[in-house]
Amino acid sequence: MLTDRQMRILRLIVDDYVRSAEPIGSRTLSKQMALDISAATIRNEMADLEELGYLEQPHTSAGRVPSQQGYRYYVDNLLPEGAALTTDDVKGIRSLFSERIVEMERVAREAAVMISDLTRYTGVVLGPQVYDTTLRKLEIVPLNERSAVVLIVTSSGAVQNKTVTLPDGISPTDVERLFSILNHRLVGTPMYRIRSRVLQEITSEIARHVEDYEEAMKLLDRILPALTNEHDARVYLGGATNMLELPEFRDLQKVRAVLSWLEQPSHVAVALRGDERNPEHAPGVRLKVRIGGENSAGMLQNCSLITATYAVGDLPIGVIGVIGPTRMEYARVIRLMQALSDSMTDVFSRFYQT
Amino acid sequence: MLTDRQMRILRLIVDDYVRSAEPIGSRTLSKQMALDISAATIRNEMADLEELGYLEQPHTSAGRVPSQQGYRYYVDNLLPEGAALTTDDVKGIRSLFSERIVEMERVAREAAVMISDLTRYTGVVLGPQVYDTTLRKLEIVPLNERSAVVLIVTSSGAVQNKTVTLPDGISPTDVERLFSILNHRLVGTPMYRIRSRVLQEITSEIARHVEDYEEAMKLLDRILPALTNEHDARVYLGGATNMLELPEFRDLQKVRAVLSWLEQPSHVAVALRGDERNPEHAPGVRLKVRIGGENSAGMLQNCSLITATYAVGDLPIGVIGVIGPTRMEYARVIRLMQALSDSMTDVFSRFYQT
DNA sequence: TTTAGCACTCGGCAAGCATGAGTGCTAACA
DNA sequence: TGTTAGCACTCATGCTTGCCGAGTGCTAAA
Repeated sequence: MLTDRQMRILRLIVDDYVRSAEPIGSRTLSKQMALDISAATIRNEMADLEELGYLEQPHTSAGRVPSQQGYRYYVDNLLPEGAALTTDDVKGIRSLFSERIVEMERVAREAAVMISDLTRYTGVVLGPQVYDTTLRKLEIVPLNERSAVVLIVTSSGAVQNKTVTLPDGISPTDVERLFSILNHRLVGTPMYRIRSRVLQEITSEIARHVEDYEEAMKLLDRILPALTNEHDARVYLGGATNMLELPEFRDLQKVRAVLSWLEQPSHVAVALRGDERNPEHAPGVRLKVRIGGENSAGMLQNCSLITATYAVGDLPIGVIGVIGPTRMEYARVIRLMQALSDSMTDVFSRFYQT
Repeated sequence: MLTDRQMRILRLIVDDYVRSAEPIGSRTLSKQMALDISAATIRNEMADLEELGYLEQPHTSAGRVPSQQGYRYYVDNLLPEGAALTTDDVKGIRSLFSERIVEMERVAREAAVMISDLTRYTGVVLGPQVYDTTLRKLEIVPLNERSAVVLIVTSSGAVQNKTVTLPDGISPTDVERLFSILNHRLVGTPMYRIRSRVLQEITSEIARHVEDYEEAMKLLDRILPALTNEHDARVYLGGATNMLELPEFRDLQKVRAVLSWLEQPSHVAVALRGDERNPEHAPGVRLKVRIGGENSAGMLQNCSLITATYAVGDLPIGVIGVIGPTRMEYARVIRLMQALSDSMTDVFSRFYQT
């Protein structure tokens, strides 16, 4: 248990270090500290805090720097409570939804850029992905004799399109019939059940209604993956180069490690989703702060990741996040993410909830 | 006019510098040079080449480095002719099209990554954009009482979707009628003519057939931008972090400049499209090499950009490109881009040409 | 418990120095 | 006239050295 004074000192060190990125010495601290304690006393307290694991020294005779545990304590216990968002921040968030056309995908993409603009860190968004949406409409639009576009619309308003080659022998009427059957039988089916329903119930019906069963099944085979493929994770980045401005990444090696990690959407997706089986992922927890080594991704040892889910109604459909140095403006960023995720949830729920 | 020997020397310098990234001295060159000329002679030739503007010295008493003009001469006159692509390269290109489902958008995205993998530079692709495609299908799928998804399919197989808010008072029947009219009258119309046709010819027909003209027009107003908006340029990047491996970008400032330039799709799109009014953009010219300062973008002063268009039939629909240092493996990259653009054109033409 | 004083530590920076690759010039050579 | 060898000179690079200053831990006094 930390004493009151230790908490005050820890908070000051974190705040100062976040601002300056330089180790804080006892002397400096004693000067700028409101309450008057001498440098020597602070030295003693600092030594204690270090022993407890909240601070560390880059090397002897440098100032102290918060340790991972120190940041954790700060986030859990020392965050300044009040202090709402600035009006600029609020304006930024509002501007995301100013248009008449609210398209999830686009909001997600722009949210990433907005996060990076407002925080000067890297914004990261996992596009909306609705696991138990249902099929709303299935459509095929022929392009020429050999190919066609298949459109899949889900109840959440997500649209997928796939270009397919038509089997050589198939007749337009059969294509039409096939899709009419599929629509008739599958609309309203949850996406994840489509594959089994097709295989179990629908093939026989197809056999009854189309002329050339062989060819129809060939076509079905080609569109089935598109239908059941969970929409691959779309990851949107914003301001990845902001990393380059940070003093902790003055080293080219580190920059490269982080940037090429960011370049792989699958990496980012995994990090954003987090371990969903994790106890910390209790239901109702929307916001997560993972500091340094708490991240499973090795590349993020020196980074903190703050994520928040956004939802339609009660159903989380995606994740927004910020990647920055462990030396992050936690208070502000947390509030920002909270506000943004709330806004997105709000708007999406209004538009898409059935 | 360069003498034969000068050309040989220039070629050797470029080749060597591309490999080593270090200024070439006369001594080094005379050793590795097949034909036996002494260092002193080479020094004289180099001095001449420098005077002519093909070489430059980073500082007195360093070796020589090709100048922009030197690279230009190399690309125009000294490219080794034969030397086909390696089998690995060919395999890479093939793998792009291995799947049954050939979706332009996806091929474009993956092409960017592939270019970067094969070249170790940065791959850059401008997604397919077909200016004089025609409308193939217009569809609206309601999501709930308040919103719907509008699908737009063009003759090239590109699909756009926009989520719209339905005007409050509109009846489902009116929506259906509106779309039936639009489809009936607009399918087959070139995209760029849609706006004018709607305004000139179709509003009157709508007035005749729907019950609530006011509301129908409100809805039409909302979808019209989506229809006529030229599909905004989609830019795909691959291997942007490859830049970090290059010795010319050991300086953080330069890295930042280039990477944040790359982060702005609009910048990249402009560079890729190039000045289409440029004399160099003669019809039939598919491949362009822009070296250093030949790029209009200031950020690319130290870079070379090699672009090639891909097409459906004779109609160019997009651009692939490589951004690398001026010290680029021109021969290989040029062949690669040529091969890739040919393949893409080939496959797309087979699938999408009407 | 707090404070002042003191010796000690260590990173960072600048100056000085040696090294070596490379040049231009001149003079001799084929 | 073109080619080569030799020589003095230049300059980036890397290493060593020494100094500075911020900061610490410890001890002794308040």
